[in-house]
Amino acid sequence: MDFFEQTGKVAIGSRLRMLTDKVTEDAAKIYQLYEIDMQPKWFPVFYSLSKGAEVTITELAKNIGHSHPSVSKIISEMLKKGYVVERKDKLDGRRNVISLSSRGKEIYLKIDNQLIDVNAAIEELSNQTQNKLWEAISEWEFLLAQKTLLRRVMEKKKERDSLKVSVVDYTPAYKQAFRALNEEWISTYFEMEESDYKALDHPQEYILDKGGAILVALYDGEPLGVCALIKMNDGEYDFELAKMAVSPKAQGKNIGFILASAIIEKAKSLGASKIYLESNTILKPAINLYHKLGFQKIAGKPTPYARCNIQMELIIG
Amino acid sequence: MDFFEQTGKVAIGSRLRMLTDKVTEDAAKIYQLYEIDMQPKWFPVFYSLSKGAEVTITELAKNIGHSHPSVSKIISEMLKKGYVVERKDKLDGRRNVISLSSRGKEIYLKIDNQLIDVNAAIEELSNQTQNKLWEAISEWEFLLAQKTLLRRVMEKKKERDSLKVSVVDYTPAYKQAFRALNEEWISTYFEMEESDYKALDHPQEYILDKGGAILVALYDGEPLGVCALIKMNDGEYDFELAKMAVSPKAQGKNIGFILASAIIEKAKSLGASKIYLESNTILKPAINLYHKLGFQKIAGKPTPYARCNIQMELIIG
DNA sequence: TATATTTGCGTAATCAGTTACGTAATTAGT
DNA sequence: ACTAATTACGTAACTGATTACGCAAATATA
Repeated sequence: MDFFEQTGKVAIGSRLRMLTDKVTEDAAKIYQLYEIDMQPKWFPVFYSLSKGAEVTITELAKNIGHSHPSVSKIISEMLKKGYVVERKDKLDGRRNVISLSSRGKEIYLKIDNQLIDVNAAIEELSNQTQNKLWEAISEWEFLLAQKTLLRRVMEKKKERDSLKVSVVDYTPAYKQAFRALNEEWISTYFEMEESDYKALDHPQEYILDKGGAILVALYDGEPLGVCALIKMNDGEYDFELAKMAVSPKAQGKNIGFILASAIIEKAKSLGASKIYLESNTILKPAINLYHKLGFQKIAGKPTPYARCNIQMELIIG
Repeated sequence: MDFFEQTGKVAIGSRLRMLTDKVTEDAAKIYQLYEIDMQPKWFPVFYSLSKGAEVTITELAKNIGHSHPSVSKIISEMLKKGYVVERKDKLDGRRNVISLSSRGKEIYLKIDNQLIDVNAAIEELSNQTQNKLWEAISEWEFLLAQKTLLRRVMEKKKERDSLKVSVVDYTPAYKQAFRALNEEWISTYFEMEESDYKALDHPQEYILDKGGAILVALYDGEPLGVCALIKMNDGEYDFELAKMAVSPKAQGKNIGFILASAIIEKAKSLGASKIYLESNTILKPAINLYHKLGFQKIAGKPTPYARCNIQMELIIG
């Protein structure tokens, strides 16, 4: 298909379907050629039963990788043809135990010759190709089982998005964003508190002038994330990581990670050796992020925030 | 899938379908990830229209390799979303001319990033495989276009069947078969004539004793084909190839070809340099066979058979 | 110029799978 | 021992494709 050479590999799904259709269409004709009254879709079930064992619907489904309703339907069609017999399990009344009837076994013997020829034909076809389809499918199945295509695409997206994210130092131009981004998540999950207003309305006075820092993450020039380092004077910690906020619009763009990494670097450059933070366990993604960055949970410490139920620290190595 | 390693490549259709399903399932989720309100099946149509040209339903269908009703349905869905506009062709009232709406173009721009990521993901996946799926599909498409799977299997069947066919010299044990096989086809297409009875009832006297020969094709020991060489005394031809009959039961087993080839060999071994035959053009498979073996049509010659309307000869080189 | 054939395309039915859902039987948890 | 959860599996509805069919418009043919 010329078309697919144009679209590129994004259309691999469509292309696979077309090939699948072409192959299964011929499969039906091949059964006709051998005068075997059978449908291609029955084959996996037939094959599974050919070993002679009695199997339940669900076992069959698992075996051949179909859903159970699919097998259920196939079995009822095969029953009509008299190729299988069913039997209720006496020990477990839910189970429908299936096996090949003598008629079914007969048919399966007839199929034998066909299998030989089909195999030979495919083998010959395969020998004319550089790239082995069968093995390629096998490899794809394996790789997709390890990591789905969706997951792989998500990673690529994150990678590309990261490139568009830049982190810059706070300037008064971002005062509005600093407040809005924080207020957004705080008022979603909690209530704004006294200490919030102080810091958010006067970042210069309450954070920067006291020796702290604020970083802003820009995506396509738009400020979508903010984070502050607040100077602490308790003798143990140098800074508190606080007022971290990322817009929900920026979900999945890795901004949180980039921003937090940058703020840790900033702390390091300011000579910090220990950073403190407060959060709440209902903010799971945030906690995960802190954990990923090396923060460890610590025991309680007095805090002005009602919403805080977890405290963490990072020792800068 | 372990299952497919057991069944062998006959199940390649099933296996292809499973992979296809897995891939397209993720495709839908990928559109969601990029917050694009679009279905994977629309992609080929979208892509075709993205060049900006106005295209009819049928053109689209040919382009992307779908049936036209499929495209028709896709377009009506895309119309509902406002991604395309349709317009009746003024010069040809049957044609429904489709193009992307501005909304559709917008969406297509949004897709761009996604395409980049998906391509990158597939490329990366592909790099981890020994056998390239994309290229393998391409090769299969090419080879199947040249000769379908059905055709390939038919050839293999013929090959295998040929091995079961043996050709032996006539003995009185085959007298019954010689008559029955010939009567079967003659009375199906024509009427039995005087000369038929003579030869069929007395092969020893009318054929063998006069220096002719009869061969019998056995399939699994059963006589399913017969053919005779009748000595001619007209100075030009050595033998007439006649009384060739193959049971309809033996269709597709290549018996005709094997038998005729054997009888030509026999003629050669009897020192013949020119063979003659009479037939009728309604027996197309027979005429084709003779042609394949090198027989050429010749001009009329007197014949005792009413059913004869074509005469052929083979010059043995 | 009238009639037959071909073409474009929409609708309906079908197909091989799926998910959603309901029911009955079994097993687990307290 | 009784309720809750799980399991087996059948039915129904949906999905993305197909073929079959029919109508109307255009084109070819006599």
